Amino acid sequence: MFDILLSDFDNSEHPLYLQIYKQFRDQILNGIIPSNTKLPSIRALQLQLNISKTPIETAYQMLSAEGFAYSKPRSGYYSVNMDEFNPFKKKKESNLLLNSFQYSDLSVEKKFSIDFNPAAVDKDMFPIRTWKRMLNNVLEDFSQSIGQYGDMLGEASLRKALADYLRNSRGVLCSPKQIVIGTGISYSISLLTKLVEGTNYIAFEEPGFEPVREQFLLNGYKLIPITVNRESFQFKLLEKSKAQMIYVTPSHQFPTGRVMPYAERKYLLNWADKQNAYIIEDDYDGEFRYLGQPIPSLQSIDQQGRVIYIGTFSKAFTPALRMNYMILPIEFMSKLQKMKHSLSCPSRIDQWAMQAFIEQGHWYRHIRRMRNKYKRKHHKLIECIQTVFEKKVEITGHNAGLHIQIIVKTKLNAKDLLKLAADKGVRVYDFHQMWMKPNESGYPQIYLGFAGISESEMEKGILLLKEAWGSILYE
Amino acid sequence: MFDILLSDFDNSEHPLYLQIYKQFRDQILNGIIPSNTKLPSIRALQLQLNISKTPIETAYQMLSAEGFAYSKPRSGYYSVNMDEFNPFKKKKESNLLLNSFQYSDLSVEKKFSIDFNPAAVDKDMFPIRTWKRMLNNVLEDFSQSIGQYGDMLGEASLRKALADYLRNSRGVLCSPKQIVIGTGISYSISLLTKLVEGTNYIAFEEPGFEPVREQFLLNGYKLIPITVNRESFQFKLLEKSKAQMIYVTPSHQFPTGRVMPYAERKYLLNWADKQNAYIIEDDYDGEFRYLGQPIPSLQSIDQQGRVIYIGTFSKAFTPALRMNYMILPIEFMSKLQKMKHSLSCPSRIDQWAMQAFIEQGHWYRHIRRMRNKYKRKHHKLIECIQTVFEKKVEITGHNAGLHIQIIVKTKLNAKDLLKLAADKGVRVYDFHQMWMKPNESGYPQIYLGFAGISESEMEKGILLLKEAWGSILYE
DNA sequence: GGGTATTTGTCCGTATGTATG
DNA sequence: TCATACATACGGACAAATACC
Repeated sequence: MFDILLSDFDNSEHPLYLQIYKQFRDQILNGIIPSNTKLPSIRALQLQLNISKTPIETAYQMLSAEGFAYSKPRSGYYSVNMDEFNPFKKKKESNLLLNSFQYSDLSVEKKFSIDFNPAAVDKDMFPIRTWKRMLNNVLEDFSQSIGQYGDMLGEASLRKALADYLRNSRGVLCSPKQIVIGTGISYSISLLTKLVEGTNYIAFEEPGFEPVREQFLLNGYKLIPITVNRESFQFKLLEKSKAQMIYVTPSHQFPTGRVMPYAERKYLLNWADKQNAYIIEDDYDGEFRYLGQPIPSLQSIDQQGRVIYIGTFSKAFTPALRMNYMILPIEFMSKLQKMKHSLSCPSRIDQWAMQAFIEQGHWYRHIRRMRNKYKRKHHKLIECIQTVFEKKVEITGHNAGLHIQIIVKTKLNAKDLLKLAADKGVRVYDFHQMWMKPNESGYPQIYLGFAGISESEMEKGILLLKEAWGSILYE
Repeated sequence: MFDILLSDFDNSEHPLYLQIYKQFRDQILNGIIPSNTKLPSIRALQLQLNISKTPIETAYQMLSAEGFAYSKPRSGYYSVNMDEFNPFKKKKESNLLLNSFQYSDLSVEKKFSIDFNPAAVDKDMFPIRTWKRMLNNVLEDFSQSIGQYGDMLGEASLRKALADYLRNSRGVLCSPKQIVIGTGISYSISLLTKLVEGTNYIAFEEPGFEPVREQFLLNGYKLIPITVNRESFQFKLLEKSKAQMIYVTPSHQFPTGRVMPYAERKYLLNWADKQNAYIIEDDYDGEFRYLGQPIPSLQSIDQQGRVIYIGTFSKAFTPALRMNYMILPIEFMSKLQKMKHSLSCPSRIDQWAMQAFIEQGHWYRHIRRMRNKYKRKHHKLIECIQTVFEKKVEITGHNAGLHIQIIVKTKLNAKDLLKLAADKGVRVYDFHQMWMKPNESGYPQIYLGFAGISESEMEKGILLLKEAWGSILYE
């Protein structure tokens, strides 16, 4: 009955046990061997095939482990029931897809010779040497802990180092307990929506940071747009609304660049206090102010624990690391502890390295270097634009941050301007996606990030922009 | 009126502009300077203080940027209204909290001298030297990209390397496009719930992996428990249910260790096909089978694109890296592309390093080394238990994976057993949290992970367990 | 129906060519 | 280069299940 095994046998290079395994598996799958049929005993097969028992034994064990057969000890191996199956066809599309795979990033980035990307940072400033040293050291020093999952809220030692840094340098008072290390703003927001109960309305800056807005939508929130422009923040809209939470970027509103005045900060805190609402303070580029000290953050003024503060390493260090942190009011801690197992946070190795980086004072020094560098770039960019465009564009929102907003005096719209710039190989941004309801009135607003490009590129870029737009500008 | 400025001035080391800024700010905040009052002109102050214009100008700009004052061009600077405020008090609790902060992980772990933690992996096997080399190399080679956010679905090059590896070694056919790199199973599940529309019922193994269950609950899903025991998987429950999705761990069911037979796999796929349902295949320790080849994964048998495959680097490499991946059916890709900006994924640096690690063949070799090491440990543990306990405990679910289940023949319950073991300094696990409805009938089931401890610790641990439990065991 | 011989799965020590470090 | 480890294959020992008398 099982003579079939003697066919295409032995002349291949495949190990015996695999050949045996496969032949039985296929025959069971194809119904050639009916269900619950006793397979030849190991020794019977041994004689028939004239080999040792071991390959047969191994094959049978595999069949059994994988559910094609079962063993009755001291009785025999039996096939299992799998009549209707007809498996092991290969999928069609896969190979096609493999070939058509696009290396999406590269192909897009290549098209522009100069990219005023507001999300990029200065690659030459990244402290490769120091960071390498940190990584190498922690891999040695923490090798005992590398086999285990760490605290899902973030390594205790990093949270401690961060709390110290925030207290000393940013005036933010918090316990390491309140800090949650995360993998990015989206992660933090997503986590937040799980922590806050019964809040379904979120007030959101208009325009505002779209990825965060999307995250709230994805988590079932309804948005209440609060208009932000150069002069004001529409509190009226907030008061009238059902919002129990608001997302703001006070230190440098994204994208307009507006700095929220102290009075408005106090107002917001009062509102949150009265309504028992929460304020999410996204201090994404709070490290970068070019005029004196940073403004006191909402978190540091807050007395009532209504502020959730979010900071990041993406701007001051590198976005490649994807590490950020969130400071939560104490009342969240117990709930957070309960759900800590369903969190995910960055590599422990990176966290240890960052801890060492901060503790050894590198972080503090790095920030100072970055601030100076960006201050120069910032100044240079504004100077460039003013020299080249004179009064034909207006620069706004430039007290801080890593990008500026310009208002271009033309009758064209932002999209047209982008296209003209792209034709010259320059990428600038209109951030239309930051608006819930795009507002086309007035002159178009264009955004330029200056962190990611060099001063010479910047100069070239602005000159190219002048070429691109020169003829369509008003005086 | 503003002579106050002349007080405590000049004898400090603080920069002039900050001293000026602070004095005005405080006076405005405290109401000493009423609202809408004209501040001294820049030149007037210059004369009064006998310094240059610059510090005063800077201070005024800061005050203006931060909303303490506003400028009327060609008229002067004016204070703003902020009567009622009394800020800059420090919060009370913070310092207390700082001191009481517990280094939670360490304090817990210290209590046990031997920990059969199923989540740990062998720390000595981590290829420190090679990984260092990878990190150092990519920090040099990719330094041009370090200033930018990468693809939020994961670096294209890593996804390519992974697809190649999966095809060659695991029989999993997929395009790099379908792969999403993530920061852990919770992240992947959370992402998944956002991708799948209209699915509110999820069938879940009972017992099953609790963190994932929690993640579904957090995302608003209702659970349908599907009982799993040594013999069977209760498909009847599945058929009757409204489930449109099911989460399974076929290669080594968590926690029972059961390997899902081929027939059941086909059944599941048929069910999913008929119901248009999705199967989430969590192949968390699929690399570790100790008998021949791995069983074909659901993903590789599936013809209809109903399987979502999730794999991880946490078991075979290190949980400290927190990197995993998910293979999605093609139909999800367009939706995924749309929400890619609200994702978060692991450090690009780690992704590049992992790509190099795979491409240079280290990954393949590493897996083999790990498999062998764990095979030996696995064998050793089972041998130990059998020698020490003879027939008093029964070992089940041990064809694969990094932990085993034992059934202890006693009238005590699992909790008691854990406590007795803990008294001897040994940590074992009852995984009660893996059950939705704890089932106390029958002998208690205890789980031992063997990946994280050495063979000698293992031996000691089992002997200590014998001491702890010896007197309460049945024959 | 009970004893005995045989069959059978299981476990183990060993040999050999090859790959790894 | 060489020692080692590993995958694969071999055959013996054992004890439980089965068949036979």
